Amino acid sequence: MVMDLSGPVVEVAPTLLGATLRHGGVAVRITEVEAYDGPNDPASHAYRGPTARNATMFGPPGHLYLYFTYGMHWAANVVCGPDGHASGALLRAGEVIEGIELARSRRGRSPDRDLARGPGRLCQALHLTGAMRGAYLFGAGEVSLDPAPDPAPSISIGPRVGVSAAADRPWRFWITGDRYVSDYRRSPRAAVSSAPRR
DNA sequence: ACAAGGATTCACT
DNA sequence: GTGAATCCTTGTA
Repeated sequence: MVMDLSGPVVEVAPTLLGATLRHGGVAVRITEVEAYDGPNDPASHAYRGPTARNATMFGPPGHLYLYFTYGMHWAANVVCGPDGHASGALLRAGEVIEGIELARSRRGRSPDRDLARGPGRLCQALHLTGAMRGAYLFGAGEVSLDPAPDPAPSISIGPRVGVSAAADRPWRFWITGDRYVSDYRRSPRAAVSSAPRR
């Protein structure tokens, strides 16, 4: 089944919650995402126009935008919005629901709860790297995305994590009360007295 | 050509 | 809670 991801990213991103992403023998149920809205979003990698790295985001929705950061971590986005509008949803956390032994072996010594809780961890558990850049999620390729089962999960909304620009925008979405949601500190520049918890 | 910083994670105190 | 690891991408000269 093909998900329609061509709408505005802030509307489409939450619909990814509860969906299942498969790659490399592991399946993850997505529990947390963040929206990045290209030209309208100073925190987006696509804010300043197309480059070699972000080219995938300028294409049609339903593809994977992968980037390498901090010299050691991959992070995965699902490209959203109409073709040409460079927006995407960062997959921030999930629960491993298939291939958990494989995920454990990739993640080293790590509690099961943390196998895919965090953008870098999620990619490591699924073995997503630059080799999968631009992969289409709804075809017959190695990576696939299945929509969330009915009924849709209850969703919570809050500010994004780790961004140094536009940190106040409530563009982070997670499944209310879910145990498999990241709990990282916010950007120090974005300190707010009442940081939402899960 | 060069310098700065990053949509993070982990070990250690 | 703090800091290191580590290299790619980007802006500026």
